[in-house]
Amino acid sequence: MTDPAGPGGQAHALFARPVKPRSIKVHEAALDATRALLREGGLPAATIDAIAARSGVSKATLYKHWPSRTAVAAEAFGRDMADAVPLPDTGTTEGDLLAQVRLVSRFYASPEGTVFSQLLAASVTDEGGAAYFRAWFLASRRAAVRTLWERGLARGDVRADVDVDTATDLLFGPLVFRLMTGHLPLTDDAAEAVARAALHGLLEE
Amino acid sequence: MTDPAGPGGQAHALFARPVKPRSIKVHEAALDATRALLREGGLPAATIDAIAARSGVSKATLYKHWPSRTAVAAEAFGRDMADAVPLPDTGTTEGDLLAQVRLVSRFYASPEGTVFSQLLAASVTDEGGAAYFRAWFLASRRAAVRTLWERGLARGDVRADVDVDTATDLLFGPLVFRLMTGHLPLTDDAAEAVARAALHGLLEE
Amino acid sequence: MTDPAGPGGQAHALFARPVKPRSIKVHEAALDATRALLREGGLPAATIDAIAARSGVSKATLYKHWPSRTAVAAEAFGRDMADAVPLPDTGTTEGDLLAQVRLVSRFYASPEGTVFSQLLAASVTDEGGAAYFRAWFLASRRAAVRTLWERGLARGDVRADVDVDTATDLLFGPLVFRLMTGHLPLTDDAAEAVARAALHGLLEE
Amino acid sequence: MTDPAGPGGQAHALFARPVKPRSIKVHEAALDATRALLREGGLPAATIDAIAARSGVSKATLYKHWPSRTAVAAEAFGRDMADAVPLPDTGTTEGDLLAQVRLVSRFYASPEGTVFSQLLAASVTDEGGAAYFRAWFLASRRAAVRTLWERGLARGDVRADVDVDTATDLLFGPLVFRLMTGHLPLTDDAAEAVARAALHGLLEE
DNA sequence: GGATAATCGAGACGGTACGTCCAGTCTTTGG
DNA sequence: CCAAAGACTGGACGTACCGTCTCGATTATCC
Repeated sequence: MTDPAGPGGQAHALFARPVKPRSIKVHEAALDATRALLREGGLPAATIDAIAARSGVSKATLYKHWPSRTAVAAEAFGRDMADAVPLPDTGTTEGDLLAQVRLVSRFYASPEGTVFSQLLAASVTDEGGAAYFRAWFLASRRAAVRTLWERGLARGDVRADVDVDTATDLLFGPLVFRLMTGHLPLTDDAAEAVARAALHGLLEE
Repeated sequence: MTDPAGPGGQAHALFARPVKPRSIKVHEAALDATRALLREGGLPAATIDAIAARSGVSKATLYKHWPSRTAVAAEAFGRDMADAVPLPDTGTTEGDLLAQVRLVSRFYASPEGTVFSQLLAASVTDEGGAAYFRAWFLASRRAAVRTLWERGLARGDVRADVDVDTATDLLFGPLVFRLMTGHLPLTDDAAEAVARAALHGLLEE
Repeated sequence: MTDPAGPGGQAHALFARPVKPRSIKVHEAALDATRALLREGGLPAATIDAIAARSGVSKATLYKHWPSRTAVAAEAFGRDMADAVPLPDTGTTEGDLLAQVRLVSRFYASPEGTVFSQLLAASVTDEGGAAYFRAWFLASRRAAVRTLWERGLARGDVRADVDVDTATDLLFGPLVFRLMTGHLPLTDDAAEAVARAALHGLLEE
Repeated sequence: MTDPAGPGGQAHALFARPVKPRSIKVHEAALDATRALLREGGLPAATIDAIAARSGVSKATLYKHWPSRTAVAAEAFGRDMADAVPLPDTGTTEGDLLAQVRLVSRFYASPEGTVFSQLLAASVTDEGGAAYFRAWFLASRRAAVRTLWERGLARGDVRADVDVDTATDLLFGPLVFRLMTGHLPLTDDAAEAVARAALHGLLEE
């Protein structure tokens, strides 16, 4: 109930038994409805009642499959976005990372980015939902960056003494910061400025 | 009513007339109560009803002074934190920035950091509150970094082609990212790793 | 403050001093605004705030002139209706009383009748307002009937052993009953049936 | 939701399905609490919040069962009064009607009569509540008079050309009028005077 | 003719109740 | 036996209006 397995695994309730076809149908129906609601009105529209009404899955059943409404939304959103941002391959490490930052920035600036920020916000006060969000969305994103990073490491282009997590946070944290606070817009130029600064450092050498 | 003035100014209602003492008393009482509630139970505890009950200020009046509960909390929090993080002065630009990142990281990791993340989360779905949060909290924080940054510029230590906003986001965005998602802890070591990476860049020179 | 003088006298506050012209202006302005509000939205529209806003008379002043909003409305309504129903003179006592009942029935069925019922309803939980309603509206209506009744007495047409109050209540109480409960419509036919029954009695002679 | 069924039927929500015991329990609990509140402080005491607090039924549920607080109170009051006024049987039609008027007058003069007037007043500005009041209280009272009236008709004691509704309004309208306006007291003598006048007519024969 | 004191407009304020919304739990019934 | 249906509690929301209050500005009579 509290251990989301993520894309590579299985959602918690599914292990209880050797796969009940009805459970799967129900699970998918709920996610489909949630996806639609997220598209139409963002996270605020994806209330438990709305999901139940639209999917035909009862509220009680929803709570058997997920710990909270945020969790449902996180899983639905994560699936939707699974392959939304393809890995860039520009030939150079710097180009790849720059391209990735630009893509993610555009994603954040899109309607889906709004949902992303709403889910991130909801995760703050809903640890159960946060776990699902990490498992179904963030993990795959970080994995993508890890691939790029390791490609750069193999080429000797990036500092070997920098952790991949640190690198990821440095490249995308600033975008998230802007997205959440709204103090500055998420333009391509801004994304590029941030990426360049991250890649080359803030200090004069 | 919708234009939070921030620390340097006055909250909206106070301009209407040549200062109504009652308004000021009420305003302060509400903020005091809110501060206490935030300390005790974080943002979730600072409901409008609770603020009204504890402060003796009626709900209707609260809504005349602020557009939403997030806004009250943001102003209360901003005042509380006004001078919580003193500017470091280590003698070197790198030392100052490193120290500042470490201080902010510790702040985020503290109970106040939790409130910060809750306010940031609430800002996502409450534009009125977000304005207050920016005006009463974020602005002063960014101003502090700006001071350090300009000090570094004067010394010729930092890249002149990097915007101060970009620099700020790069240094603190990663911390915010970790705070919000909880995917990684906010330790001193992590803060230092992020800061060093930001200062020296991710790429091999 | 609690003793409405009625049409023949003066409202309470006016006695305090040898007539302040401003008081009179204020009084009239409030009543004018209230009349307009009653016409537009009935008693529910005549809130103290609305009266104050429309008349330019402050709320505090309103409460110096009247004990409650119902009282203001009652006085405004009473003045408006002062000469709305002229005394019939058909030549016969029965004709006069029948005509009067018909006129009053039509009045109750009109928009003003709605306001009447609202005032009557408000009087139930507002004794201060009730006094004004009786003084400024009901009294003059009862006086009119008294005139007819005494005319009938002089002619020897009506039972001398029946009190004028009893007669008044008998003729108009049924109409008020219908107006308040809405269980039956207030048509001319119904009014006539009631009046005839009242005049000739329910029992076979 | 808007069609009160009255004593002979069932409140709206109960038809949805073949009897939900929970609904019934909740319904009764709300009515019990309301009855108690009415007894203690009349209609003003029977606020939705108070009913919810005392009965343990949540406000949301109350609004699912009744359209307004007046409706709850009307149903509670109607049940309470269901058999409060037994039908008189004096042997003569005139005696029965006189007795009934006297009983009703005493009822109006009692604390319950105050509640009655408050409900009637509330019905004026609350059509939803009015329907409940008519269905749960007024209807049964009118039915009682109808019985007496028909008894009189069978005996040939009462005018056959007078409608039972007209007769009812004529006998009780005056009492209601006095109750609502308070211009005259509701004594036994007054009741008798009114009843005699109604039975024998106002005009000299 | 200026001082004195009531009177007023403006509107902030506490208080009470409203009616609504949603989360999450629990009960009943049908397949 | 599981799931749909949906009733239910609990708690917060934001609004409306009441009647009281404080504040200055404005008279208008009296000295």
